Amino acid sequence: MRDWCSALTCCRPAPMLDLRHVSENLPEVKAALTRRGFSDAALLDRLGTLAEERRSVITGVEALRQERNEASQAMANVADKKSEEFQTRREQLRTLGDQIKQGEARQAAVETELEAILLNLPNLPHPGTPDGLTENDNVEIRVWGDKPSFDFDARDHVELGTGLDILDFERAAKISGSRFVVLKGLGSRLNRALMQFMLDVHAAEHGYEEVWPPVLVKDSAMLGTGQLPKFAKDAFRMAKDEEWEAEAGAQGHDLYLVPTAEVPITNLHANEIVAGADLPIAYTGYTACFRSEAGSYGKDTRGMIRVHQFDKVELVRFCHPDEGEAQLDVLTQHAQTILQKLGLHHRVVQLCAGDMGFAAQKSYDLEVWLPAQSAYREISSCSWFGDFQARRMKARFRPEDKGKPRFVHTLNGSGLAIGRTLVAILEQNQQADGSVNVPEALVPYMAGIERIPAP
RNA sequence: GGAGGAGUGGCCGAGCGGUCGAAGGCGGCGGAUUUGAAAUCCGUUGUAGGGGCGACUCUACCGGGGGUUCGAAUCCCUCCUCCUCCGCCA
Repeated sequence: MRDWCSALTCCRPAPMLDLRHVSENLPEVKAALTRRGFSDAALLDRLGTLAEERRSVITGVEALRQERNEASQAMANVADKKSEEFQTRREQLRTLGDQIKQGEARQAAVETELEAILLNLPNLPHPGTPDGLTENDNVEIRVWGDKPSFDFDARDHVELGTGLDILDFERAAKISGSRFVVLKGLGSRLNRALMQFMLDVHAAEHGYEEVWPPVLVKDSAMLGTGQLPKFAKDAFRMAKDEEWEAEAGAQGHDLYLVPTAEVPITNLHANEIVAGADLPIAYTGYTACFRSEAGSYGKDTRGMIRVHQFDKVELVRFCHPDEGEAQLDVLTQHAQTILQKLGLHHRVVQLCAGDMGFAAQKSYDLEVWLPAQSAYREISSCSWFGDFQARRMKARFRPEDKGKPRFVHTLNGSGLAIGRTLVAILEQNQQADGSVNVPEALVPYMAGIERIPAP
């Protein structure tokens, strides 16, 4: 609770799901949330009760305020402010003021509880999102390329990278602990080439505006995209030095290391009203990403598949509500283009309702083939959030035909996760002698180097 | 880190504790003029939450929060943000 309330006071976010929509369509909302495995019916009933109370409290308070306003007006027009009548009236109005304060306090309490509930409800799955609760229910949409075949036993990226002396897990552990990696030599170079390549393709060929955002963000930004309040444990937060703050009389914001560039880039338009004619807006940006991986103990402990710090190029789009679904296809294709240009075998799956992220209403994952694991692994997740994020961060547009501001729709996707792309290149392009071929598209970014040679 | 200054509607910018949702300008929209456009003139133009079938009406919002007061954009406290100068620093 305390984690995000300061954000509430500094950016005044609207609740995520529309209160009116939820409270007036409780059965439908319950059904939709059940589809993604959320089935706390009691919580939703509580929300309904609170919504009703909120309405009656507001009506009451506003009537009292109207009375006060009218009385104050009359007071202003009294010529003799010292008259006994004026003094008496003043006493009466003082009581009225106290009643208003009581009503306001009740309203605040009700709204605080409502907000807490709403902020913790996930987005409703889009009708186009298939049923299912786990990744086993995801739907394969299309497959690109063929599985590479080897006439030797395929090595995994750890063996390959260590052998080539381009990945160093032991020294990373010495410096930073488990789940970190040091890239060396051509490994570092390859990482840098991938970042450059991806940004170039998206900026020059796909029309995205390139941005380089901060990687430390306020809690209000994390709240806007949906990482907070529910998933605070997944992010790294800057330690606040209470002693120092007391001494300096300062009280800074909580700052979080971004788990994805989605957070700073999507929040670029928080609390803004953009011109409808400017939509769609598209940004691409690189950031390092930081994740605590709380709760994933024992999962992917080997190698750089799941690490605390990794690099990623992100795609973010803002669009008109009518275009959201089509924009998701566009964005997904943009991400897929990178894998195609790199010649990496992969597939596209649509996530079922239960496997989607908290804020998403429809998602596609790009899964790249890892021969050593003999499995497809997520390398990009492309999602359409409807107005879920926009509502939380108050990102709106003014329709071209005049009219009231409306919430934009937001989308994002990895374009791509650089670390996992590097893993896929090592594993899919490995040669019998342990060397690795550099994808043709990357050669210009590698100063002409076509192969990472075996030692 | 030290010393100052400032935060008002889409933007700029006025505003004696009551008649201020807030002058004026820009921008936007509608209209007049024009072959059309520019220019000019007239009008109009915030967001959100309640109530009413509805024309409509009420309430809140002048960076956030709190306080004083019958009454706060205006007074007090506090926090945040931005700017200027000095210092330090990649």
